[in-house]
Amino acid sequence: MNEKLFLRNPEQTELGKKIIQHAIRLIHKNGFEHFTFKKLAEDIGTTEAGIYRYFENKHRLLIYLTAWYWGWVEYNVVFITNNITDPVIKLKKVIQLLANTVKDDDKTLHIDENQLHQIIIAEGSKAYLTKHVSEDNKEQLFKPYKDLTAVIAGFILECMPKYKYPKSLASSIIEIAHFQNFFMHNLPSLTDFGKSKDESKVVSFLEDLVFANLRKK
Amino acid sequence: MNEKLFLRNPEQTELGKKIIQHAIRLIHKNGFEHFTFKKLAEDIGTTEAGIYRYFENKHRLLIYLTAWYWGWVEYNVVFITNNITDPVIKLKKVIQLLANTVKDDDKTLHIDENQLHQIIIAEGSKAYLTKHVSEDNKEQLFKPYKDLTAVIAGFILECMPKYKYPKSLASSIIEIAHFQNFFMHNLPSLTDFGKSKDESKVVSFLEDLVFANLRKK
DNA sequence: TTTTAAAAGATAGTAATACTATCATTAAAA
DNA sequence: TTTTAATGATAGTATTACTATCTTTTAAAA
Repeated sequence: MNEKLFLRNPEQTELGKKIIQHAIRLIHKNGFEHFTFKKLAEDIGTTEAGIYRYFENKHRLLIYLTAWYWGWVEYNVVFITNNITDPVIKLKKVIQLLANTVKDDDKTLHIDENQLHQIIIAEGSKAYLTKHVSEDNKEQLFKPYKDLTAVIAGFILECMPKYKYPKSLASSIIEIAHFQNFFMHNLPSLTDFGKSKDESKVVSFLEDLVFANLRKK
Repeated sequence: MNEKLFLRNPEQTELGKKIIQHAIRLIHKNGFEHFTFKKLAEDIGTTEAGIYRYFENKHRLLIYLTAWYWGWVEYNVVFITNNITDPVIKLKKVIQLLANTVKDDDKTLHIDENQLHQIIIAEGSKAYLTKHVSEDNKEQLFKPYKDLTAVIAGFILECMPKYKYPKSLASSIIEIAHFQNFFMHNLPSLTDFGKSKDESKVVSFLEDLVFANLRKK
């Protein structure tokens, strides 16, 4: 993890892990807008000042969570596509991973990956939709997201070496997977899956979209 | 405009129009997070209480701006596709409209459509990315966005009557047009247009994506 | 022209938020 | 055993996000 994502590494202390654990719980429960360091401190049983020793402010904590999440997704992408040679199957696996509910990972006791996934869907874009996005970007805070996009763009180029928009298609796959999920659950008339609320239909939509594009070439 | 979008209709008074005009200016300049009713009141030369008579809070004001914007876009979509019969050309016109810089509309003196367009790109999704999205949706606050999606979904079905995901494709076109523009300017490595920063390439990417999909059927 | 009612202005006040600072205590490493 | 890093406890400030009330202006109905 990039050192600039925090003031003190939360992975290295008990309090740090509690901050992450309870931050995920509270943001998932009340939303990022109603999340404050005071409430977080009360939830943990520490003080506000204690949290500020780890993170400059709640926005930085959100960026940390998104960075952790995208790093974890990239790890999973590499893992599930590891011994697959067919790039089309690789891409399908990626789409399934991005658009499906996440199962809790036992390797990280303090992080509830399923809740974190839902947080990223509903709050993730707020990490970069700010006036200081360029400065944050210079500090490499969004590197895990960009790395994942690059990996997926690589798979797209393997499928279709002459395709002109691999990076844009990659970032679009990631974004569509998330906001179609959000729309399906919250603004259903913006999707074709509002009634069933079936995540596998988001997968079908994305596969259809991506492979129509690739096959054509 | 839906009555529930405001406490007092800003279009009907001088102060109301000034609130909209200066809100656009300030949000565009400082971003939604740093925008407060106090600063807005100072900018206009009125008091905070005056603003609260028009809008419950700044989030409602943002929803109002998005509703106005999507209503305006839908009006333009209907206008530019009015006497076109070929649905493919209609869809292309829509993509161009969504993905290109907006020219200021002389009909609304107090609204800078170009600035508003940039606000919607950077802040628009915050209008619905909240814990109270379902309640807001019940009050029909997102109707203009949903109506526009329905119009575009209609064009998609005209192109390809058997396509299974017209609404999801429509909302995806709208969203992609905006976040690819944002990425191009702020996180360029997530796109293939980072160097040129040429909006017409977003149009090409979207046309490519959509029509590969439609032609296939 | 007067009346009256709606809108705007002026001022005050509150609870919560987003911090910063300081000092004491505890735990672990040298 | 010393020292230093981490945590806890407490206090304080500027800003934000409101609510309330009262007065003045404006504009339309009587």
